[in-house]
Amino acid sequence: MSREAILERAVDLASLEGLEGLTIGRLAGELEMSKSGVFANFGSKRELQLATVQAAAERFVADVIAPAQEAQAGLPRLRRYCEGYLAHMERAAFPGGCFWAAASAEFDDRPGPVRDAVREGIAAWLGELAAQAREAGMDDPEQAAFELWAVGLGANAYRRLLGDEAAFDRARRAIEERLAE
Amino acid sequence: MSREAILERAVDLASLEGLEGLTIGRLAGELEMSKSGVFANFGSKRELQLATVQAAAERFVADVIAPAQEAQAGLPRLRRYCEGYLAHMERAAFPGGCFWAAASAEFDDRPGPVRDAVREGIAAWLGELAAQAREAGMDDPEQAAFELWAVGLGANAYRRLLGDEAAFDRARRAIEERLAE
DNA sequence: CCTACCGATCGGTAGG
DNA sequence: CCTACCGATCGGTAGG
Repeated sequence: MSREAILERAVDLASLEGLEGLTIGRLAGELEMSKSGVFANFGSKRELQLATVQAAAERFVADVIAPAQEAQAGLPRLRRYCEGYLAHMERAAFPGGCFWAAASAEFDDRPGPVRDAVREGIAAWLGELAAQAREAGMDDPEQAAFELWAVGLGANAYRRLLGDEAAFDRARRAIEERLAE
Repeated sequence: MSREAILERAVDLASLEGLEGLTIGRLAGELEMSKSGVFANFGSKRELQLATVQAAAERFVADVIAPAQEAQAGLPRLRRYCEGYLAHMERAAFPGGCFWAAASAEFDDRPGPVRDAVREGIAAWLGELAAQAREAGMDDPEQAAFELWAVGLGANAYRRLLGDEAAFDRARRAIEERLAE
């Protein structure tokens, strides 16, 4: 079993159970491996968590960021980012809902390398949104990035907790109005 | 040690460690009680979790909802709700950040009574926001409630994960623009 | 409210 | 990659 294949399952499991609930024993059970077989690939639970965050970032880049590079920098790419971001969550790219929403809520008060890795992933995404907002000539790109990101976070929580698929329509409407300004 | 005093600590601990990370042993340690002494007050971990959600709801009502009843129904009360909501998170009414943001991310994919209780608390808050938006004459009160709530959720995450206190200024600016429409 | 205990599971190690 | 094990902690119980 390759490290890559293990991490595929680790990301899915972490989106469901959290990065702390991602236990080596449970992951081993799902992969039909021994605990120590999984353990040996990482050396510690912390390294498993860090590798899982990295794998989730790669999935997000492949799914959302890379395809949007076809669009022109500025407003067109910003729209593609928002569409990709919502579509990514809507089709449940992670079975437990957005990995990043779950990971940031879980680790925002646990200082250490895992928290730092989660923060860097989210900061990179906010930075991408702000860069395109700046390119589009918006007067406060960081403000726009914050608002667009918050709407996505809200849609994920609204759908997952309330079971209301209208969450994404609401998010699209909010984003449309924000970008039409 | 009264049940109420135990629940005070339970809410704080849950905001830091999550409702699953709120273990009976750890809570007992902080209260300098025996595990079974804490346990006997609730009968099961699930009952402790449910009582903790209830206590968090009471804290939110006392802190945010009740004071806003002084304001006139409609836009004035809606503004007070938003101000109270942000101030509640900004001064860290829960030491681990907004209890509800953490609890919804943790339980959104764990069916059962705890999830139901979290959902009901959040649905009640969204309903309050929508009711005032309707009273204020807004044309899609649920949409407004969704957007205002999402901005608060975003501000909590932005501040806690990125350590940026500007999160709340950004949230206030976004809410101001939304309500000025 | 307490001590003392149960089986299960945790992260991690020894040795192969 | 495996079996077998470690001490710690989990939710929960017995008995007082």
